[in-house]
Amino acid sequence: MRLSRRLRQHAPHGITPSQLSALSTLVAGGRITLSQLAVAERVQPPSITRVVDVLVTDGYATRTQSEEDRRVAWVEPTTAGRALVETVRRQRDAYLAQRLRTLPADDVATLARAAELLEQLTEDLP
Amino acid sequence: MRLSRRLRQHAPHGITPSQLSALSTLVAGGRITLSQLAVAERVQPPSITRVVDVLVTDGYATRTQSEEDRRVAWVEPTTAGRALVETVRRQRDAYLAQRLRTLPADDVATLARAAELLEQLTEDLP
DNA sequence: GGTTGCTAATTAGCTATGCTAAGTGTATGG
DNA sequence: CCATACACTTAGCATAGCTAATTAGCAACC
Repeated sequence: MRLSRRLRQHAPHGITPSQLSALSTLVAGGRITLSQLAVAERVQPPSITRVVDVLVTDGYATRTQSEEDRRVAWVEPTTAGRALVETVRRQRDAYLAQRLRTLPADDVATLARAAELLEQLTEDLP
Repeated sequence: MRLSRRLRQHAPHGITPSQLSALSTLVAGGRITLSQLAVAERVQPPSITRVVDVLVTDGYATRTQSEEDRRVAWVEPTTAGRALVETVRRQRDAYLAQRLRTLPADDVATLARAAELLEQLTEDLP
């Protein structure tokens, strides 16, 4: 809890953490359905509906009804959306680099390896 | 965001993550003031007031007005509060142990070291 | 070919958790 | 003794999640 609060304090302006997370997934994945996005974000469908609403309103993504199955909605990042993710990533890299510069190289390596391990652990159930 | 959502899904029943975090701090620290608790939890005073309200209502903590300075409120965990933290810690240990059992020992060591490093990094400003 | 059931997404409304601004009561220093 | 500072609370707002119920479209089965 304390760590996540600290990280949130460095959130970028103009976009909330949830929106940025969803947008990043979009940019990484290209065109995906709302359901797929909900699964990727580990969130229930109503939650992703609301997040995508904002992204579309703000011009960072588009929502298109599927041709084959008209229940399905495709979501896709716009150019502005891709640019925003890129910008934020650059800023975050700069911030992280500044913090990590104070650490010895092997500590940085430890953190990198730990990030991989956590990613793996959270992917498997339960 | 995704990692914190995943972790929240394993939250214990009957107490929310914020409440548990505050209660753990209480159990670790013994009797502290509301202000101190707010600082420890990296939260503004109004937020901690509300969390402590719930803890007191649920019988996990007591709030006592200070004798020396009547502006100050001391908060202290009850026996039930200490027991709850202990129970949750046990469950969490069991869950973590189960997950970590699948990893080689040096990976576990990496995670332990990374936890230390992150703790340190988040303690310093900004 | 119509009912029946499943699926995708949305709507409605709730909870939790943070915040700022303003209010209340208590200490304290000039 | 009064003004200022301090600890906490109250009030109200925003974000972000959830479940339950609804709408709309697809599929499948007599």
